[in-house]
Amino acid sequence: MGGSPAGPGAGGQVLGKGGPPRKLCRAVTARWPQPAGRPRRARSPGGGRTQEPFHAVASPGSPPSALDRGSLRRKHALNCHRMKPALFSVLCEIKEKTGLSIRGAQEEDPPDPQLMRLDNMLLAEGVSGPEKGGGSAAAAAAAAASGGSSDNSIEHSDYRAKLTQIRQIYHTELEKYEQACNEFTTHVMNLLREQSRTRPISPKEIERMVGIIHRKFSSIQMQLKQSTCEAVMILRSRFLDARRKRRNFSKQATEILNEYFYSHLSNPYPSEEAKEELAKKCSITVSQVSNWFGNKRIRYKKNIGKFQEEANLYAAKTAVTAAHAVAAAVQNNQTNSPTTPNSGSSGSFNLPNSGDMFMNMQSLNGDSYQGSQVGANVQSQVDTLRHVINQTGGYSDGLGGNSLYSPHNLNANGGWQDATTPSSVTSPTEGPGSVHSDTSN
DNA sequence: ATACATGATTTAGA
DNA sequence: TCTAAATCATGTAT
Repeated sequence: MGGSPAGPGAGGQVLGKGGPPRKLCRAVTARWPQPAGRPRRARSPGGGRTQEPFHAVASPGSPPSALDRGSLRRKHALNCHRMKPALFSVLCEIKEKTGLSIRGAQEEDPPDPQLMRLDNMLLAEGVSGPEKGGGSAAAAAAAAASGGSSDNSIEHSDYRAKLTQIRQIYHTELEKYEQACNEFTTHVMNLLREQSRTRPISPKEIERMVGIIHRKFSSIQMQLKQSTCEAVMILRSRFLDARRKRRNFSKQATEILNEYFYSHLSNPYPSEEAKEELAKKCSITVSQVSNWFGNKRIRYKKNIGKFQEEANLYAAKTAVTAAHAVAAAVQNNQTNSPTTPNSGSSGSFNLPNSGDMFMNMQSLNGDSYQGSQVGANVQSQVDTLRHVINQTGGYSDGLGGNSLYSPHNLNANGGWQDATTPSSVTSPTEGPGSVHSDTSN
C-alpha cells in the first residue's frame, strides 16, 4: 500500500499524453541527433520555390556559372530596356487583377496551443527558463515523488547534469534555428528586392513571404521543443525508475534499525512517532521503516537461530549504552537531588556518549519508561546489562538455545506478546524458559 | 553463475 | 489502516 516511496508510476505521468515512455524513448533516440542537420537543409531548397530562379542573384561567395552569367546579362538588358517602365506598369495591373498580392496577406497565426503547451512544459522542467535554478523545480518534484529522502544526492546530481546537457543542446539548436531563419529571411528579402526591379512586389507580399518562412522555421522549432520535452520526460521517468529500484540501506541506518528492533524485541512495533524519528535518523522514509520492521519481524520469527548472533551483538551494544546510562544515573542520584532526573522535555536520557541516539529512540517509543519514570528506565537498562553479563558468561556452551535473545518474546502461536507490553517491563532476564520450537525454518 | 540477503510489493485478515 | 505472510526483484558475496 503506502509502501512505495516513489509510488509506482509516479514518474512519466507528466507527459502521459505522449504515449508510453518506452516508445518515447525509441522515438527520441532516433530523433535526437537530427536537428543539427536541419538548418542546412532548410537553406538550400527553400529558394527554389519562388517564381524567379533565386540562384540568379549570385551569392557573394560563389562565382557565377555560365548560365548565371547569361541570365544576369539578360536581366541587365531587360532593366535597361526602353520599354521597361511601360511593361512594369502592365505587370502591376495584371497582378492587381489576379489579386496575387493580397491572397493570404491577413493570415495572422494565433498562438499555437500545442506550442504553448510545449513552452510551458519546457519552462516548468527548467529547460527553457532562466539560467540558474533550471531543473531544480523538476528535481524537487522528483524528490518529493520519491518520498523526499535526502540519501540520493548522487542520483540527484546525475539527473541535474543530464538535464543541463539537454538544456544546452536545446539552446544551441534553438540558436542555430534562429540564426538560420534570420539568414534565410534576409536572403529572401534580398532576392525579392532584387526582383522588385523587374517585377512588381508589394511590401505586403514581402511580409507574407517572411511570415511563411517564420512559420516554417517555427514548425521546425516546435519539433525541437517536442523532442526536448520527450527527452526530459524520459530522463525523469528513468530517474524515478532508478529510485524505485531497491537499494540497500546504509550500514548506519541498518544499525539504528537493528538497535531499535533488538532493544524492543518484546514489542518490535515502533509507534508512528518512533517511526518518524527512525526515518529521520536513517535518512529513509517512514514507509521504509515500516517495511523494514515488517520484514525484520517476519524473518526473525521465521529463523530465530539465524539472528541470534546479531541479537547478541546488538544486546552487547545496548548493554554498553545501558552501562553508561546507569553510571550516569547513579552519579546523578548521588550528586543531584533524587527528584531531578537528567531528562529533556520528552523525557529522554542525555547520555555522555554516542549511545544517546539510541536511547532517545527508545524513549520515543514510550515503552521504556512511561510517564517519564527515569527510575524505571534505568531499571530496564540495569536488567539488560545484567542479562548481557549473564549471557556472556554462559555463552561458551555453544548451544544455540542459550542466547540472550532467545525467542522468549514470541508467544506460543508465533506472534509477539501483546503489543502493549513494554520491553522494559518484560525483563530480558526472563531466560530461555519460554517455549520456542520454531527456531528452524 | 550462483546462492543468499534484503528492500519492496501484494494479498488477505483483523 | 496496520500487520503477517508470501513473493518479487535486485544487490552482494562467493
